[in-house]
Amino acid sequence: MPTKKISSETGNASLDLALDTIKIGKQAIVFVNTKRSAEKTAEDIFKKIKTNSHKLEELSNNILKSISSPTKQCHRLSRCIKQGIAFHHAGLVSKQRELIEDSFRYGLIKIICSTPTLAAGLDLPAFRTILKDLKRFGPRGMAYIPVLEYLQMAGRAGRPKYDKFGESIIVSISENDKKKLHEKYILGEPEEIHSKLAVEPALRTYLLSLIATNFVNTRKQIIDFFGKTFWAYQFRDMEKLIFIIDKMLNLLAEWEFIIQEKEDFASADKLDDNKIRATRMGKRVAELYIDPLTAYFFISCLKKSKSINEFSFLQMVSHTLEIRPLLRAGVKDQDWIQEKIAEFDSFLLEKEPSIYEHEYEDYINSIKTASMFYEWINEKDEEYLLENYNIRPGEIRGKMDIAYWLLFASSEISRILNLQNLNKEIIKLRIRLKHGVKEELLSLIKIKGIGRVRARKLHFNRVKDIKDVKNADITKLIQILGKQVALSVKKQVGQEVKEIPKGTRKGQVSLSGY
DNA sequence: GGACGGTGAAACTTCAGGTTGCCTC
DNA sequence: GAAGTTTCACCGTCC
Repeated sequence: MPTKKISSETGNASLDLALDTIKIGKQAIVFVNTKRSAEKTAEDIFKKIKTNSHKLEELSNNILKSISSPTKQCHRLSRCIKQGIAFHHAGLVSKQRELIEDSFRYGLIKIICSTPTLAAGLDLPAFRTILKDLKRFGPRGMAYIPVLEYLQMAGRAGRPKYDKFGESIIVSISENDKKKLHEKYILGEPEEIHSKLAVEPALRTYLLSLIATNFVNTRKQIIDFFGKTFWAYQFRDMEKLIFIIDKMLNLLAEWEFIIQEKEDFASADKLDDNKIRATRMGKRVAELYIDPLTAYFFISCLKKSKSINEFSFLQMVSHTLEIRPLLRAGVKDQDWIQEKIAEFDSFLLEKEPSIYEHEYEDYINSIKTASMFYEWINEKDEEYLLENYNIRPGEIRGKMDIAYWLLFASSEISRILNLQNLNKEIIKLRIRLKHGVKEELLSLIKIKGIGRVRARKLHFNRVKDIKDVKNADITKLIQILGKQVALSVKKQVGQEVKEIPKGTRKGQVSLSGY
């Protein structure tokens, strides 16, 4: 096999490879196994480079501007970007990711240190991919990643338009390691693909939606349908498959999402032809596309609710399969989480399980996750959440999106259950969650161009609702919001300002003292 | 003698990501 | 499993 030597400048193979890539005028993606490692590797590389680029400077500023209150992470990224190096993982907000991906395509950014976020889906080729870690922490400790994933990452190397070939390099730590990696990944076969239907949450979700859309209406049709899927093809054992389908049907019936019209049990054939249809609730659950188990959980929580507050619903949506992975409660978290449980005891829709129960850990994690949401709707910023919950801006957005959707689902369920008062509260909470604001800012947030930061500024300056905005002097509004936004706000409340009074001071009123 | 600071070893902690889904001005 | 972080014992210095 031909070999190629690369000068060792740092004593660290990944760094040397990255620096060499820049030297030969190409680009590389370095794949690592943790977010922290992505950030550190990028920093290690940028410290070895000195470039001066106006464009990079500008990009670096835009990275910071992607978020209303930049976190430590954002500053770190913006420092790396100044030298044409970036890190990339799910903790970045989508705007930042976009900026990085685009400028890598233009060739402005030379190296991206990434977790597997960049491995699949995106068309982001580089001349070189440097695979630093092929082991990752999983349920059973550190384990080699699947060959399929390796192929995904390796496949990023080689840009059809620019290069005739690409290089994908695995970094090994010893001769022994090298042998092992070569055998497993270079010579090895990729794993078999498994049907996603094989897991119960997916199966019951699809089963319900097939029934709800009248695609299938009898047990026989259901079995016929699933018999033709990839799942059945792979599973082979049709009898066991029918057993699982029956189990799911019984569950859906028990939860009152479907009704099996039992006419005549005289023969098995007839049983097979009995009509199965979705109930009103079942139909809506199928439309909402949530796991029926989650829907059933929501129903039982909402039905038994007595006293409620925001935390009630936040904890409820934080304890679903959809929102996983939950924030993990560490040793240090245990005390304050217990205090939270005590504080919100009467509001919790789900009581604390015994410490010996299997579900205890999940429950504690759901409280931690709910607390994070709770802080968000009480206007704590991203930096605070990063420090106290170890959750990064991009992950906050991701979790928030799911919770927002789950809250919508629960408000719909409460509507069908005729629990109007709950429905009202959930809708309010949903808006608060979306914008991360206290209740008092709800009316201001309706104005286009006003988010949590500007709404708080307005409120601090005694502009507390639409009426106040109407009454407010344009000069004052400009001081608070800046000219463009102030004019747009006035326009939205039906007051077009043609002429701005002279002597309006430039700059904005700050929030100092708040 | 006691407060304080520095040091290094030991113990502890943490660890990827993605798909759909709903509504709406 | 490995890297980063916290804790803690230990020692020397200074007042």
